[in-house]
Amino acid sequence: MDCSSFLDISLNLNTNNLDRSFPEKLPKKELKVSTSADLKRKWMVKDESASELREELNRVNSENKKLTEMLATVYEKYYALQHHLEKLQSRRQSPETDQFEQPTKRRKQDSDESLSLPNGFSSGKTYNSSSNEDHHHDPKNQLLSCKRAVTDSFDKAKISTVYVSAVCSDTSLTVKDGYQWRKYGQKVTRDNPSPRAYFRCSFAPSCPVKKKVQRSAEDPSILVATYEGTHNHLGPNASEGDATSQVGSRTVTLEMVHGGHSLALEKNERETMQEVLVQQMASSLTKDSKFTAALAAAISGRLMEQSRT
DNA sequence: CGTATTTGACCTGCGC
DNA sequence: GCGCAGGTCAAATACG
Repeated sequence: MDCSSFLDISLNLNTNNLDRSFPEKLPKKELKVSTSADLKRKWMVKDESASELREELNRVNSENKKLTEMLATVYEKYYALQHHLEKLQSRRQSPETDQFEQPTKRRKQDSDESLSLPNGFSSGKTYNSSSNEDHHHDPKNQLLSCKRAVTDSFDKAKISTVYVSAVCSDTSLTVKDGYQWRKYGQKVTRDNPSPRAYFRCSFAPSCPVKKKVQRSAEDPSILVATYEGTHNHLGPNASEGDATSQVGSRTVTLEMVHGGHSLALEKNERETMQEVLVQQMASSLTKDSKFTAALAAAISGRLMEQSRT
């Protein structure tokens, strides 16, 4: 697998050069025309700015098209990687799967990790625990549960498992996913020597999402993050994380980290990822006063143009 | 000084 | 009822 490849999208929506076409910059005196020569000159100026706007619109359109293509490419690569991983997992699953089965009994609670969700989150089971629990807690089979999480996620989206390769020497149980988390506990579990860290979304209590992060017992270089619930606020915080939205600078960056290199294999975030991206872009555009002003200028310019013809 | 993290104590559910 | 294990709380501590 080509895990070292970075997936990096950068949108540079620079609207600075739109300022010149913003109507406020046009001298108001020109609206008071007394002679036909002045009138002609005025319309020439308007035509000029209209054509500039048209050019700008074309430019933005083509940029938009390029970005869409880039996004499609990124998704294509992402799904290819995911497909590849699943292949590897199914190979790994093969005969020795049974030997990893834990002889000890599993507590029923283990399988119902969603039961204690706060803030009115349903205590109902959000995923099929009976078939899932052994894989979920047996590190030897965590990768299998990862695959299972994909299939289960479509109807039980409350819980997802993310596998992130990390530097072994790095003892911090942090999985950068763009959201801000507040650690509220750490525990050593029975079947894994490395401690499990408990995090709540920093938007809590309004956001009920929690995550547990623990190194895989089988492969300490892999961090296993289990997410519970869904965020009820806009995506990744702009100030931190690998998926960032820097509204002020009109730059939206998404990065999927893979180990010292980068790859976060978010399984059931597939659908929400696109949504988050769109939200980020929309957010960064709508919060950009220059962009909205330029857009308004372009639209009003078009309207004026139409009213003339 | 405010905020985040750490960590031991406590709570809860389950199996025996 | 007791013990175990996972999850959470909250006081203490660290950090910027």
